Amino acid sequence: MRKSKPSVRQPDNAAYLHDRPGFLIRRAHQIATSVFIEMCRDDELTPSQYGVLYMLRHEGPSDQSAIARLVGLDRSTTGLVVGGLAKRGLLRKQPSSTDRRRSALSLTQRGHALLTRCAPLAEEAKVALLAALNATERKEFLRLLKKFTSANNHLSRTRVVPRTR
Amino acid sequence: MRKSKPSVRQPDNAAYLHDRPGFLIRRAHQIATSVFIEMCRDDELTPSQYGVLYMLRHEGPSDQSAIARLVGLDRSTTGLVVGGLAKRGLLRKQPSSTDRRRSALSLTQRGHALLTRCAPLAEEAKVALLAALNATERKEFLRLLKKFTSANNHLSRTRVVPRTR
DNA sequence: CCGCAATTGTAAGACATCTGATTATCCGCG
DNA sequence: CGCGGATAATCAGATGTCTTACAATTGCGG
Repeated sequence: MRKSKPSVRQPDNAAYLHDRPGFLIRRAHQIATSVFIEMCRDDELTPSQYGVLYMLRHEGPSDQSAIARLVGLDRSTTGLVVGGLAKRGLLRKQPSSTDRRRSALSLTQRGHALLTRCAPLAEEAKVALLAALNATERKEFLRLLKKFTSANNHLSRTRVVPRTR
Repeated sequence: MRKSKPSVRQPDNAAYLHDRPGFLIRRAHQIATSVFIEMCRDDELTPSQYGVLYMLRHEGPSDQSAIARLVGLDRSTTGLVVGGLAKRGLLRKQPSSTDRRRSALSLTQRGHALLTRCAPLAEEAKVALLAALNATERKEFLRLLKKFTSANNHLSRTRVVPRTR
């Protein structure tokens, strides 16, 4: 009899690539990003920028590292995003008085207003994305995504840290 | 009685952002990318590069646009990825003889070998990613991701087109 | 109190991604 | 046959993202 040990047999077809989790997640990411950017087109706000502003409002004045950990970005990326937002006058970036390594970030009036204006749009984006799934699937999809990201948090170079309390 | 119409009430807390599909998908993407790159560290292969090589093997010699549609990348990105792979000698890029607008892409020996070498690693990456979910969840997760990406394919600027047959 | 490790921010370099503009071709219709 | 619309590739420019390296600072243990 043939030594049929298929072990790690992978079929060589397009569908196979299209079924891989990595591929599907990349596609999902392209889609989610497109929808968000389209929704906030008038304010030219990207998901990362929204995340930073959102966390800044939630946390109150913070430094970049703290925000980075909450949003799940590394320090460099956060620096770029924050820089852009500061240049647009959506947040203030001042050297901290207590620790000169840190920058003290805080929302400006405009930043706060923009965030308020975009919250419903972000909500619409969410609804649009999930429209393809029924109520049960939506719930399960989010649950599994959450489980996936939580359980694999440590596999990402930049982890999300819920706030060093 | 109060006119309690919460309409689009959003709570202002970190957990809320962390529960948004867009955020979770971005995190999932960061994770999946990290794991893949880590797995293929020795060959310095990224997910996109793997996708291009994989589809090229599956489709046989093609032009960039065809590969782009299969992998779900726009033409510019594909051009960059293909350029890098060509520079590394993993694929050949020649002007097409029948249509001089096109580039004729084909795998080289080295490209083929590398693909074969990395297939099991990609498999390991997949297993590592899904290890956090049990068998039922894994299946459901992939099903929902697939449904999500298929149904929302048109919302992405660059769609995946299964092959113009 | 002092030096070294840890922390913060930034710069430089790289890839992934998209958009929009440009160039070269091809192809079908008149 | 020839022109105009479609298609292929590339370029320029932007953001997101990560890594590594570096400068300034802080803070702790001896």
